[in-house]
Amino acid sequence: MKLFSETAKKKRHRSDSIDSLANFRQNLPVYAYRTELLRAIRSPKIVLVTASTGSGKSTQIPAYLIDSEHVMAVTQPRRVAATTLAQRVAHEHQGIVGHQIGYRVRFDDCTRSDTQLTYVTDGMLLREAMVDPLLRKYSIIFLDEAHERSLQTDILLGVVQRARKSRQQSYSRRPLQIVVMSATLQVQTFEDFFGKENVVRIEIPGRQFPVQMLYTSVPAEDYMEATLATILQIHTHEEAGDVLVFLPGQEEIEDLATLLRGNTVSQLLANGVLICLLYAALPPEAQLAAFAEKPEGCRRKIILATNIAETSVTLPAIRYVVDTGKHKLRQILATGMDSLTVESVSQAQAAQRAGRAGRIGPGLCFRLYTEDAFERLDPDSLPEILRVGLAQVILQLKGMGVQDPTTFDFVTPPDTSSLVRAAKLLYALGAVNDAMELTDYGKKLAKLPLDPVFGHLLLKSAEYSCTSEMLTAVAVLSAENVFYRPTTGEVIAKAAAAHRRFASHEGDLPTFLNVYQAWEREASYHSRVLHGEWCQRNFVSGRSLGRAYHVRQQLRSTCLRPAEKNGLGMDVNVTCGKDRESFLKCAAAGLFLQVASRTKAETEIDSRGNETVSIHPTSTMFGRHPAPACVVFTELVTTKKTYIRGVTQIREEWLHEVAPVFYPK
DNA sequence: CTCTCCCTT
Repeated sequence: MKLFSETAKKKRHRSDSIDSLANFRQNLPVYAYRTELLRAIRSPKIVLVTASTGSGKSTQIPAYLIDSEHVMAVTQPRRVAATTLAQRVAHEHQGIVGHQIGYRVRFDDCTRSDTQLTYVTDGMLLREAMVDPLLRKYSIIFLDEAHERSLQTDILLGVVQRARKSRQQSYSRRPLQIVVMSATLQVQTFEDFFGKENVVRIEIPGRQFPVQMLYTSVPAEDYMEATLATILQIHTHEEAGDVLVFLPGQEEIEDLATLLRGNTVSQLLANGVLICLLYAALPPEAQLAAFAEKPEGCRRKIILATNIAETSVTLPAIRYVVDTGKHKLRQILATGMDSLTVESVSQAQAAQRAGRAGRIGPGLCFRLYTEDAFERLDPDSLPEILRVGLAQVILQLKGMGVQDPTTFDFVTPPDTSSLVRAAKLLYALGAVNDAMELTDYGKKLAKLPLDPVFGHLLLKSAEYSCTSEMLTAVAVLSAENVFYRPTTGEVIAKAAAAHRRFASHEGDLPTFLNVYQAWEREASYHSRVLHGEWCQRNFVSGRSLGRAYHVRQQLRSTCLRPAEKNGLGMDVNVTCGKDRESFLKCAAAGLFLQVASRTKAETEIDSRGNETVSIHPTSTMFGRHPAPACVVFTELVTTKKTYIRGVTQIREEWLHEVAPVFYPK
């Protein structure tokens, strides 16, 4: 099978030689726009900078204003971007990161009181806005990667706009300048948001090598088969160069890897081909191969990746991209149900994927769909704010003094039904009163960097004397992917056996406690290296548990800090010890809105909306006969079936005791 | 009989 009749136009551009640092900076596309940029930033108008990859916008533009009177923040959607950009800019200015130029991300503050330019995550700046909604510390805020339309960036756009207007109204205050940096496609959205008369647009060309697009002539019926055929075609007909393949998820990646390593195919590929896998849940040591130099004798690397390779990580030396045009998308449906399904990507996303082939030289992108199909794709991806539950966002906004979220200036306003659903949840938790005003309890919840339901679970622990245990449970829940589950090979059984040793018959929350406590014991007895071995042997993610550890420390300190110092003044060491019933009752009290009970079929479970759901196969409660009579769960999501995850057994009669308003009688 | 990715003083 050969899907692509056209082959590469054999033309090679010479890549740039390495310049000195000063030359390097002056040769960046953005340098030619220096004067224009500075004039725009000093003007009273908001600046919209559009530039694609390789222009140097994120490192250079803020740095042009270093040594001025300005105090600046540059926001990034991802932690790694914030930290590495700060390090690079500090280096380019012969400085040490954390002095004049620094970064601030969760768990890691690398700034001083006199830091002039701080790279931050958008979430971090949002937290700062909860303390000071006018963001008085800053005179310029750069919102980078705004075209990604992440939830946090979108909210921040409204928050900085609000701060700017409010500071304009008072002459005594320093004005706030806003610079939005985005890829070209979304610029109209931002111009509409701020108003055409209020903005200056500056367009900077990127510096990317050309990428030639190839489409299939007929629609590929099976994208797995099409992917396999295309990889073989590239390997046999195209010259040297690494291949990056975009697939929807772990399952497809591992299946394809098995096919590629299979006898027939590996003979076709011949020797010297290295298959690398790349998805977020893959252990770091298994991810390394994708980033490392090719080993001796290896002629071509084929990387099978999820959309992690779209924006989150940069892979060196990619010359060929194979795009299935598919990704997994999580979204809330009109019914309020969460779904996670394979969907087509947008044109903007397809362009981003193709661009990964043009970083070192001219590239080729094999799209496993017709050009016609491409034209029919949505131009832009759906902004995250339209796809997720908004309870936490509404809580944050109320914490900033936005009483009525419908009056908030959203870049794209969410549906009223979505706002209503979030408001109902906050009301049920007691975070807002009948007038939809934040209650004292709501103010407490807003202090916790957690989903309000998990915050509620944690705060309830004081009543059930299990705060130490709940701190651990919500920390592990926030970390995700604690158990590593390979999907192919003989390790499946090994992993399952290892996981079984942590399993509690009471359900997933107690199981999380078991694995965290075992890991922590190991950490105090052994060196880091042994600790890593312990994780590998038990198929648990050291990375996730490490994250859970940091989250737990942070939550613990917020809970411990007295109320007058913006904390919650709780006794964080209170523990239920061997008394599991207190812990399970607390789970019931915290998750009282997420209850399911056994139906007559005895294998399936009926959730509160009288809808039949199944226990997710990753749950320790999966496959129990008979199914538990009554459970609470942390997550409800539809894939091929509707599943509940984070399942914990409770007694139905507890419900009246723990949530009498909702379970009268 | 199986979840894409990211983030929070």
